[in-house]
Amino acid sequence: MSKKPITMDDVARLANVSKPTVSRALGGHPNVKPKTREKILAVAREHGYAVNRNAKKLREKYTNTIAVILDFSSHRRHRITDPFIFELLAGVSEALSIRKQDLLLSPPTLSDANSHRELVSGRVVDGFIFLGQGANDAMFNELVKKDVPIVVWGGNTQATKYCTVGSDNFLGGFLAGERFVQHSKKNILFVGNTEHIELRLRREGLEKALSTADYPYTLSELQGEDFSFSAHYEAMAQLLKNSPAPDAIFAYSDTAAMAIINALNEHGLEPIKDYMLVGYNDIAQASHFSPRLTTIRQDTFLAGALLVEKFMAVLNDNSPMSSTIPTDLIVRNT
Amino acid sequence: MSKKPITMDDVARLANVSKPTVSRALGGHPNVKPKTREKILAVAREHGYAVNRNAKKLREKYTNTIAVILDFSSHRRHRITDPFIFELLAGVSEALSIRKQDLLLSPPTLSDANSHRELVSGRVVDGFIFLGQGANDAMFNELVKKDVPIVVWGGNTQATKYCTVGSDNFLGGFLAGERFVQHSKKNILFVGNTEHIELRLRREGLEKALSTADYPYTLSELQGEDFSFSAHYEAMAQLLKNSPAPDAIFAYSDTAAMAIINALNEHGLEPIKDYMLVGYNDIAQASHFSPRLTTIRQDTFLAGALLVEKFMAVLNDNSPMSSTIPTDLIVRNT
DNA sequence: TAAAACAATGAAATCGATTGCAAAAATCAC
DNA sequence: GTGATTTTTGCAATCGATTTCATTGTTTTA
Repeated sequence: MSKKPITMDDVARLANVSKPTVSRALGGHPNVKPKTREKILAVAREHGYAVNRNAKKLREKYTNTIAVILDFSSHRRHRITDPFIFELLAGVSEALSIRKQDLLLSPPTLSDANSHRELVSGRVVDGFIFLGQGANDAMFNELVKKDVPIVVWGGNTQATKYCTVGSDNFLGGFLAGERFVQHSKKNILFVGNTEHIELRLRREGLEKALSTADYPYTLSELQGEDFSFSAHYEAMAQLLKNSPAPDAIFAYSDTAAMAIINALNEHGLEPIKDYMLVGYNDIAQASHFSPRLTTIRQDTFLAGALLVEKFMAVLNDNSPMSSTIPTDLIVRNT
Repeated sequence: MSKKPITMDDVARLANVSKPTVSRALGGHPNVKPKTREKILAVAREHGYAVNRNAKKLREKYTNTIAVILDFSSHRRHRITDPFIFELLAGVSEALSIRKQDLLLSPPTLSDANSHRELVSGRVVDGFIFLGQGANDAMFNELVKKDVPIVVWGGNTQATKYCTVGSDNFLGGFLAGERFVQHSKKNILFVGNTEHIELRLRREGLEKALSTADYPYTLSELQGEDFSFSAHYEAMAQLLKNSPAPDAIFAYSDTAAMAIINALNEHGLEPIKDYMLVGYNDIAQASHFSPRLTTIRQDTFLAGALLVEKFMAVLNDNSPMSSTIPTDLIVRNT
């Protein structure tokens, strides 16, 4: 650490060639005599030479680094509770490493478009992958207007100006609703904040399916104060005190579903027998909770791959279409 | 994105000063006339100027970027299942952002010391924070020998040559054992791989506490094939088939604990009545599982802060002592 | 008011790579 | 063996900042 690392000039001297030749040899340029290349590689390896990436990035157009932003803002002052976002992160990380791109995990920069743009004009990163759309629609549109390359995990509508990758939210909602109708559920509860595009779409899908029912039903809505377990637990407990218990629940995440089940549980209600519940995401914990959660699955590795693929397309100025990943209902014990 | 961003030279010209003056004004150097500084800042802001960080890093000694390595290697080909590691990541992320350090989330580089060192000599990062010690003790020692700044989340012994931050594993084990003895548990099961330093220490603590019992007891050990839910579920189910059920269990993580409880559950055993269980980490889910888990708490935000603090000390060549964070038993319904 | 002291600014070198262009070396054709 | 091609190689410019040192401008002091 203390002593200065060896430079390309040093390698050139040691291999009796010039700096540009070393650069070409290491960069895999075709016009280098095989024998020369070998000698250079040998010297480089022997002395543990590594290209100074800052010098390289200064000269080149791309930084090959992509900032990934978790939607911490929804979790401020709370412990991060939803493992789904991290499964997604793992998927993106994997996909980026395959493409030899570095992943800068960005702090929650207070949804400020300018500070994001500075990372790009400061050549820190080539652009952003946002894992979570939250209520930042306006900021995303602003970033696009400023020519900042972004891709967002979330839902999209006609009004969406940026590229998104997400589950087929409408279908997800529809599948849940279909299940409820099949079992003649009448008192349906939608858990989630429909200001989020994704959740609005899910609710629309849910409504579409419910509308096929040939019997009367009610549909109500519940939101937690924030995204924490306890907020949902309490909101549900409160609801059970004041209103008749729903016989079908569609929760926007498995994590929320768990909190809600706890509340139902303490209220003496049993899954299937008293209520039916569909969660969302199929996180690893979903099939190991008791009861095992019925939920909508999203393949996070595929999601990661797709997010990265779209991002690269954005970077190369082909405006890629937004797209969705397969979205399936996984029936378990709720 | 397409058009070239404005440079410091441009700002200098626009503000009618020279480049060095701009550099000093932006860098907060004292020897700049307030009026000049203001004008420069105004021009910079107006044109959305951002310092090219690669040029800056090329010139300066530090990159102000730290690589954080998740112990993906234990999860290869499996979905990431333990939220604890991510709570830890959130803690580190928070601490780094406070110090204005960038976080490079590194891909699982196959426990190869050289590839890690290249990131440092290539001036990509200043060093590493490893979240998870796994069986990489040898590699960590090698990195230290190569003067690569590292800090590791994990346990340490006399033989440990690198700086660690972790829970007080011996104490954690001791607290669990103490509880078991208080309730006169006789057939104790330790779940975890004692090749990991942390888990070895926990087991030692457990043994120490058990040795105070004034009655005979047995202590056995169980490991899953890997870190997944199902591996632990199956290992436990298998054990229950072949041996008498333990009346006390100490699991190395809450996640493993949940899988094990599921197996016990399906075997008709009930917590407290039939067995006592202590998990580890107190992840957000622990208090919302049913039954609510008794576990050993670790404060991940504090952990993050400490990891970063130690890292900075390592970077500045003061060899900081390894240290532990407060470690408490949280009693719930197991 | 001139000399000394200090504050503010600028010229030029530097960090360590990549790349366009020109020169040198190697290969080919006859 | 000579001239025409084609490969390889090297020179020098460039990317965009920071920093040392010298210089100019401004105060202070006697």
